[in-house]
Amino acid sequence: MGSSRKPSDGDGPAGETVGEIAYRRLRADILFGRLAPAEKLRLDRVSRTYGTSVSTMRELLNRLGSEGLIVAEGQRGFEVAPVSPDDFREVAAMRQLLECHAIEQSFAAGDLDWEGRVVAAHHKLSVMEGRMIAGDRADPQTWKRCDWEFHHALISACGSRVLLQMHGAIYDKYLRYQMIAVIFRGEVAAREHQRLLQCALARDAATAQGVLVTHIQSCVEHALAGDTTAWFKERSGPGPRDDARGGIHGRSAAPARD
Amino acid sequence: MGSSRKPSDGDGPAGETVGEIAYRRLRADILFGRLAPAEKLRLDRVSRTYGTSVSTMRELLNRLGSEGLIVAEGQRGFEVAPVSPDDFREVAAMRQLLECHAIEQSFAAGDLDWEGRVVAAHHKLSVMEGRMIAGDRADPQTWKRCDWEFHHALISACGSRVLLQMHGAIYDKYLRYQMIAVIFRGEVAAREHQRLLQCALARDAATAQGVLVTHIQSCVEHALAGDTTAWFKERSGPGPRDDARGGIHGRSAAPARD
DNA sequence: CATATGATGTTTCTCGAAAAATCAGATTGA
DNA sequence: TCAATCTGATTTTTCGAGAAACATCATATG
Repeated sequence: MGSSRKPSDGDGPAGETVGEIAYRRLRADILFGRLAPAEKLRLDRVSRTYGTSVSTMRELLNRLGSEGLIVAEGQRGFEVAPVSPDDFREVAAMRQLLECHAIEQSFAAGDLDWEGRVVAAHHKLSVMEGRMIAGDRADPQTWKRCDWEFHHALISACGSRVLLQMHGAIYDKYLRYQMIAVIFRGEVAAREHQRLLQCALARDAATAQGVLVTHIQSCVEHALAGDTTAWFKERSGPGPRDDARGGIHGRSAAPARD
Repeated sequence: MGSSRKPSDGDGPAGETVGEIAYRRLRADILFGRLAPAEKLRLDRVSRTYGTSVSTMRELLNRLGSEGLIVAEGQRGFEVAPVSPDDFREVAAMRQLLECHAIEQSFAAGDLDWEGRVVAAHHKLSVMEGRMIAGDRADPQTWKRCDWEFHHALISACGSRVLLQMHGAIYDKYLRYQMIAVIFRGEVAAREHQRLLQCALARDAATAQGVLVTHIQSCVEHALAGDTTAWFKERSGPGPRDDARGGIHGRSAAPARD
C-alpha cells in the first residue's frame, strides 16, 4: 500500500516506534515457530528479550491476543496460542472458504494491472521454489513471503478490503502451522502454483478453486500424517479461549456512562 | 485508583480487572454509535472518561485497533474507525459468506441440544421483537443481543471455533452499522427470523441461506437508502488502514534475535 | 494419610511522570 | 503575498515502581 517509507530503510524503518519493531519481531517469532506453542510468556522476561518495558510489552501482547496468536487468561498472564490438529483443520477450511470466494471475485474483476501483479508474483515465487527444490533451504522467510505475495496477488482484485484483511489474518495462522510442521512439498506445490497462474490468466475461477482446495487439503493431510504428538505440550485441548470478549457477545454490555 | 473494588459492583463480573471493564464499555460505546465514527480519541481525555490511566487505556485502544474498531495512525494517536457505504457493503457481504457457510455445516451436524438452543433463542428474540414493534424502544442493547444469540445459535453446531470467532467479529461490525443507521425493520425482520427457525428445524440449509441473504441485503439497502452523507465527517474514504501490520505481509520479517 | 489453612515469594496489573514527537501559530526573508 | 523556519504548547510514547492477585510450600488438623 502506498504509505510513504523512507528511501533507505533496511530493517527497522527509521521513524518507527520501539513498540512497532518489537511487535513485528514477536509476531514473526510466533509465526515461524521460534516461540513454542503454549509457551508461557512472563512479562519481565519477554520484555527484556525484545528490549522494551513491561508496559509496552503488555500493549503488544494484548494486540496479538486480539489477533488470536496469544491467549491471555484472566490475570494469570499470557502464553503463545496453543496448536491442535482440529484447529489446523479449521484454519485450513477457513482459508479455503475465503480464498475461493476471493478468487471468484478477483478473477471476474481483475484488470491488466492485476494480471501484471500475478505474473510478477508468480515469477518470484517460481524462482524461490526452484532454489528450495535444489536444496537451498536457507531462507524460509522470503520463500514464504513470495508464497504469500502470489496468493495475495491472485485475490488482490476482489474489491473488498474486509475480505483481504480477514484472509491475511487467517493466512498467517495457516502459515504458522506450515512452519511448525516443517512442510516441504516443493515440486507438487510448485506445479499447483503454475496451474493457478494459468487459471488466473484464463479467468477460470472454477478450476482455480479446485486446484486451491487440493493445494490446501493435501498440505493439511501431509502435515497431519506426521507425528502430531510432538505439537502438544501436556494438554493443549480447546483450552480457555477468548471467552472474555467484550461487546454484545460475552455478557450484557455495560451502560454508557458511569 | 488503588482502592479495592466494592463487593457489590453491579457493573462487571466480580473479580474482573479495571481494564476489562473499561474495554467492554469502550467497545460497546463504539458499537452502539455513542462514539462517532472517525472521532479523535485523545489519550488523556478518554482514559479519564473510562476511569483508567493512559497506559491501561493504550492497551485497550491497541486491542480494539487490532479488531478494526479503532485506527491508530503512526504516532499521531487513535480514532474511532471511520464508516463508509463501501465498507458497510463489504462487511455485509462478509457476514453473508461466513454465515451461509456456517449454516450449511450447522444444519447438517446439529443435534437435539442444538435444536433446543435455536428454539429458545428464537423465543426470546421473538418476545423482544414484539416489544420493539409495539413501540417500546427503550433497550436496543438487549434486543440486539437477542438477535445475536439467535443467529449464533443457528450456526453454533458448525463445528469450527475459528469460523464462529470470525463470524462474531464481523457480526459486531455489521451491528455497528445497524446502530448508526438506526434501523427498525420490525415486522419484516421478525418474519425472516421466523422463517429461519422453520428452515433450521427442517434442516433446509439452502432455503435458509436464501432467507439470510435477503435478510442482510435488504437491511443494507434500507440503510443506504437514507441519508448516508451524515455518516461522513469530512473525508473518511479508505483512509490509512492498518498498513503497519507485522508478520509476513507488511515487509520482510525481522531476524529472530538482535 | 488426606485435606484445609496460612505465610511467603513471584507475577501481573495499574498508575503517574519523564522523554520524544507532533501540531499550531508567529516570525522572517524573498 | 507566499513559503519556509522557528518556537511554544499539546499529545503521544516509553518507562519503572507500587499495589493487587496468584502460586507455592510448609504446617496444622480431622
